[in-house]
Amino acid sequence: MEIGSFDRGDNISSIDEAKLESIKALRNGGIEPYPYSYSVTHHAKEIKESFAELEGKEVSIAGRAMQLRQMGGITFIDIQDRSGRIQGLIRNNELDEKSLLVLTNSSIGDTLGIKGVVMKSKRGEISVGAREITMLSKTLRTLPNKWQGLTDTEARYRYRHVDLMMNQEVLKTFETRSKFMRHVRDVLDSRGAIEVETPILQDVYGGAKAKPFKTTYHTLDDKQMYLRISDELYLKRLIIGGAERVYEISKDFRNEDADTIHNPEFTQIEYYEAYSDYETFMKMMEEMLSSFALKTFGGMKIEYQGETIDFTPPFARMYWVEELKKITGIDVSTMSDEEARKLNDAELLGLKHPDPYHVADSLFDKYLKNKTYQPTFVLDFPAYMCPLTKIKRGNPLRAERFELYCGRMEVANSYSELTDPTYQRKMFDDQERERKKGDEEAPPFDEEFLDAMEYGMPPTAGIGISIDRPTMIFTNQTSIKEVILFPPMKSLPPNELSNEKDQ
RNA sequence: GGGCCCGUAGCUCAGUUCGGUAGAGCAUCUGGCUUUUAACCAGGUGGUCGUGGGUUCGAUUCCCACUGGGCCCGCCA
Repeated sequence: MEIGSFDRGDNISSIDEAKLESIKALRNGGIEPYPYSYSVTHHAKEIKESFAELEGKEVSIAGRAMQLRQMGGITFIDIQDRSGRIQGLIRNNELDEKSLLVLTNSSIGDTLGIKGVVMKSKRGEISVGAREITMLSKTLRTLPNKWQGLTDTEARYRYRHVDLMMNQEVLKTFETRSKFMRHVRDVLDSRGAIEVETPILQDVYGGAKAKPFKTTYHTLDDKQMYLRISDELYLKRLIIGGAERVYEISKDFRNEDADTIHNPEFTQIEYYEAYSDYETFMKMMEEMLSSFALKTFGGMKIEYQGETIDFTPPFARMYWVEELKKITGIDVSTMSDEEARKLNDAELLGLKHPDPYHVADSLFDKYLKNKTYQPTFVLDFPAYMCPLTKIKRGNPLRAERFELYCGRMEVANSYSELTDPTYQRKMFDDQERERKKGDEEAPPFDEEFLDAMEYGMPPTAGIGISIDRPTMIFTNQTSIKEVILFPPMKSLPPNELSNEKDQ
C-alpha cells in the first residue's frame, strides 16, 4: 500500500515481516513482547535536569526507541517518553542473556524499558547505562524518517498517533489546550459555579443562529433530532430554577464548512451568572486571560505569528456602531431593509441575504475586524442583532452585548441576558417569521423555554468562551485543525483490493 | 460554491520544461566496528509515479474527469 494515495485508508506503513520474526525469536527465548506492566522511576527530562543528584544512581525509564546507533558491542538508543528524550547506553558484555536477546530483537519504534545507572558518555551525553533492557511493546510498523519526520498535513491529522510520536511539540500544543480548559474551569469554580451537563441530542435546537446537523432517534419514537448548536437555553432554565451560577464545557455542532478558524464540531464553555451583567464578564475575561498568560508563559505578552499580543488589562473597548459611523458615515443601528440592500451593492458586500443583520455584520468584518489584533471588547450591538439580549440602558437601539476579539478572531461572546418573557416571546415570533421566509439558520420557536422564562428569570449575564481559538493563540497556530486532536477528514475512496491479502 | 497549488519507495524529496515504464537521503535487510548522537564503511530489498479515461508506436510526464489535502475568497455572529 502506498501513503501517497491513502488507498486503504487504514495505515501509514505496512507490516514488517522482519519484526514478526523478532517476536518469534523473543518468545522462543521465553520473553513476552507485550508484557503487562513496568516500573518507571524517572522521566527523561527529570534525569537531565537533576543529573547532579542522580549521577551514579539506578533509574528505570520507559518509552519509544526513536534512534538506534549500534557499533559492534555497544548500542546507543534514544528513548522518548512524554517529557522528551534520553540516551540509553548499552554494552553487550554487561547484559544478561534475556536483555541481550531483547537488544538483538529491538528496532526503532519499539517501546522499551531500560534500567540502569545515570551517567555521562565519553562525549558528555547524559545517559542511562543499561543493566537491564525490557521489551514493553514490539512495533510492527516502520517509523517515518528520523530527520524530516512526518510533515504531510493530511497524514498528520489522519494518523495523529504517528504525528504525536514524531512531532513532540504537538503534544505540547494539546497540553496547553488542557491547561487553558483547566484554567477556565478554575476561574469559574472559584466564582462558586457548578459544572453541569445538558442534552447534546435535542428535539428543538436553539441559542444561536446556525444550520444544525440532523439525526434520527429511531429507538425512541423515530422523531427528528438535532445535535446542539448551543447549550444556552438549557443553562438559562437552570438559572430560572435557582442554580445561580452554572457552566458547561460544551461541544457544539454547526453544519457549515470548515476553514482555518471554523470547525463543524467545536468546544466552548458557556457560563451564566445570576444578578450580573456584561460588565462583570468583561472584567472576568480580562482577569482570566491575563492570569493564564502570566501563569503559563510568565508574562502578559505573548508572541503570535510574529506580532506581540498584550493581555495586560484593561482590554480595548470598541463601540463598533459608533466607530463604523465615523469611518463610513453609516449608522447600522437604524438601517432599514431597503438601506441594507443598497449598502450591500454600494459596499460590494455580495451577500445572499442583504438584511440589516448581515449587512451590519459584514461591514464590521470589512472595516473593523482588522483592528482587533490586540484583545478588544467589541460592544453594544444594534438591538436587532441580539434577540436574546437586553437592550442597553439609556439607548434602546443598542443591546448589552460584547464580543471579545483577539488575533482578529472572536474568542468570546457575552450578553446581559434578556429576561422579559413577553419581549422574548415577541423575539421568537420574529425569528419564526424569518424561518418561514426560508432562513434556515433562524432557530425554531421554543415553547418549553418560554414557559420556563415565564416563571421569572433573575437578571443574568451569559458568556460563551471559545476553547479552540484562544488555544490557537497560546500555541501560535494559524489553523484550528492544529488544536483539535482528530479534525474531521473526508472519507477516502474504498479500495477494491482492500479485501485481498496485504503485506 | 469560486480561484490557485499539491499527491512519485514506509518517511522527506528530486525527476515532468523538450513523452522512451524512475532516482537520492533516511528507514528496512546482510556483513564490519565496544562511547555514538544525522555515527561510519560495504552490499542488498523496496515504486501498477492518487484513481479513471483520452491523445500517442509508447504517458509519471501532455489533455479531460474524479478523488484526497493545503492556502485564499465566499458562507458561517
